[in-house]
Amino acid sequence: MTLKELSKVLGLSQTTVSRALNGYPEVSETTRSRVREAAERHAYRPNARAKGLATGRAMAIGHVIPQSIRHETVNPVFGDFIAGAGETYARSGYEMVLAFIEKDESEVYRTFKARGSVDGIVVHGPRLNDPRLRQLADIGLPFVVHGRSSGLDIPYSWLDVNNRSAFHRATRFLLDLGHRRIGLVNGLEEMDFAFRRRRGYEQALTEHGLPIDPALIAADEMTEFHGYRSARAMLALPDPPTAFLAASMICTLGVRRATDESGLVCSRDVSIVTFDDSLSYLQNGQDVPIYTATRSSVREAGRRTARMLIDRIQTPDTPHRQELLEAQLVVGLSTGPVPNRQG
Amino acid sequence: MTLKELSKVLGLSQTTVSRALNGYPEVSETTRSRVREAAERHAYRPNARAKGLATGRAMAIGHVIPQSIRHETVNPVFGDFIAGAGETYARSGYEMVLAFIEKDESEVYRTFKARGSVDGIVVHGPRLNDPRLRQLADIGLPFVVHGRSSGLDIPYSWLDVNNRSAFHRATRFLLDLGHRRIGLVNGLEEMDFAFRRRRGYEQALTEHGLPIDPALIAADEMTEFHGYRSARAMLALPDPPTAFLAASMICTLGVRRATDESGLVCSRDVSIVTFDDSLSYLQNGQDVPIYTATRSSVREAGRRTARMLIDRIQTPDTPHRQELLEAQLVVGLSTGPVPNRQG
DNA sequence: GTCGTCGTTGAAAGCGCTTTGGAAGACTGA
DNA sequence: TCAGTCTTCCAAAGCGCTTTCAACGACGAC
Repeated sequence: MTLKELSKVLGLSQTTVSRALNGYPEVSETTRSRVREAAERHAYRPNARAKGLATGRAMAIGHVIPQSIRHETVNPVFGDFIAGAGETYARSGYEMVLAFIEKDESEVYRTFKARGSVDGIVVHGPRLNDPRLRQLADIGLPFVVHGRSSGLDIPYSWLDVNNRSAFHRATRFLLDLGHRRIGLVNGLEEMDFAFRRRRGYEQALTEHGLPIDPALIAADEMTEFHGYRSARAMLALPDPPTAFLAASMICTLGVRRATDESGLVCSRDVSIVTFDDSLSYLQNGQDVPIYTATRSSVREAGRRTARMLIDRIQTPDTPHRQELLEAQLVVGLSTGPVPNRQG
Repeated sequence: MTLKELSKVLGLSQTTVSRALNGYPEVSETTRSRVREAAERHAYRPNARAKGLATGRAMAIGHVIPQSIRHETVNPVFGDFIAGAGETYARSGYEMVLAFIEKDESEVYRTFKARGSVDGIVVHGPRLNDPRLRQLADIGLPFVVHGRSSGLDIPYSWLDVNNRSAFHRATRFLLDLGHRRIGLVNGLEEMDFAFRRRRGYEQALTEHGLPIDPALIAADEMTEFHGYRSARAMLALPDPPTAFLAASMICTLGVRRATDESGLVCSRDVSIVTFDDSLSYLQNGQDVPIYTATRSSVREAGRRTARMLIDRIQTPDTPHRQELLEAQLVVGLSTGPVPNRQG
């Protein structure tokens, strides 16, 4: 059922039918409802490609997922993020197109733009001084970044968790409990979020007059194994940490495996604080949090990022917007005062 | 840069340029290379919508993700699956469009079909006698199912892991170690894969002449908490299990948390076997598997499912294809002979 | 009665591509 | 020389929609 057929059925012109369905005012209410009713009855759906060709808008938004540097790791938070974004898109009539790529990301952007497949892009996993953002700005494709890019001086829209303050708070929390040797199991520090988290951690230590020990900082892709290996290595140090700060629930599972293996009891012998993205399949306890955590829902971030991008697409000339979400500190069962080693 | 402009630059007609770029034979090699070179130089990319409108093909494939019944759980394996599928799409020039939906899935199918947004669909999470498959067949949209739907008698293409045999093997493995009380921490049994897994488990028990104890079977969404709660409940039974069979790594983490809490040492006091989807961010150990597992890469499944669908779209009249992947049993550190309770 | 205005509808152009149905030129063989 | 092939190219229609421009009737004002 096409517009043409539908208009023939109704004895109207395509123009009028199109106007009636798209809510233009120059159409009488009686014909409009007649048209609406007929469209409903014949299950008419405008062809997306034809509409896109005519309007110049794709009604689609692209998410470009780089195959990560090593291990072809699919970020476990990614599923929740796009689920949130997807909710917003669905409500606004947008489709979500995903591109998994291996090599040249800017090539994909250029192609998206030239082929007109999408109206805008969500940028994932920004790095320090990320070249992609400048490329996107040059290409002229609207975009919003999930995260930020330190060291980049062009204006752009972003939504980020305050990673620095989250890790600052978490570290201070451990310091207040008396911990002085705190292991940081971080993500790859070329990633902006990991860089900021480390800054928060270091800032808290410095404020307490404590030195920064490189042996207590491990950065890698946030897998379970990274958590395990890093924690185990730190626990083998002559002066091992009494607490760990982990960058994700997945990492934390590895840290926990290492501490368990060492026969340490969590919260008594060793404290663990994690960053919790509120993943739907990996909740931090039902009522009482298992782990003390700085928490921020990545799904909600997806919802809001999508909203920002749609707004940008619809009103491109408004100034760039930024949204900084504060993570919430929830105290769980994984932390306790520093153990008395001499005791 | 449009076809029109490019053809003007070259002093050729749109027809010839189009043919040259799309590899039609009626064009001399000299003009073809001239055209190719110019297209490259001007970074010409055909407009996807216009092309789609003219050809009737969208060069896009839809993945419809139902917001799960409860907890709005995003299946953690989903990310790896679509990453695999995405690889295949990228190589074949297809785009991937995702739809997250809350309510009527068949409505989305109909809309996809009517609007022509996609050429085919991958169906996720099939249930027993799933009505969606019949709907899709009626609508006439090519599709391939990741999984199967027991009790459905129409022909369709699918790719599935042999869940029954995987759990049959895993159960038998535990039985061979002397375990007689084996807890099954399953997914929701309205899901076809969970149903089949249970069948494999029960079949192995029955073959050994053992009864099936409903108290040792728990089915729910495959979260960490499900694993924890179910295992804890089973361990509190008068005659607790000496082994667990868990439906995913995520569940297993919960099971492990419960056994740890009970002071049980894994593989000595209690054995755990899991189903391992080879998730990139949650690997089952680096060299030696931590958990004994039946393993099958969901990413590889994504790659192959995508391939099947593309083939189906390109040659719709071929008979339906089915692909049954056998999971591999890997023996890890989480299993051992049944403990001697009296000892 | 005429004119301008308002409210409502339509014809047709155009979005950027593919593809049908020729057509021009080059080349054969008689 | 000419009819009959190929080879190589093109004009134009068409995909299904939006949107510009124009038209038409009704109406009130003069």
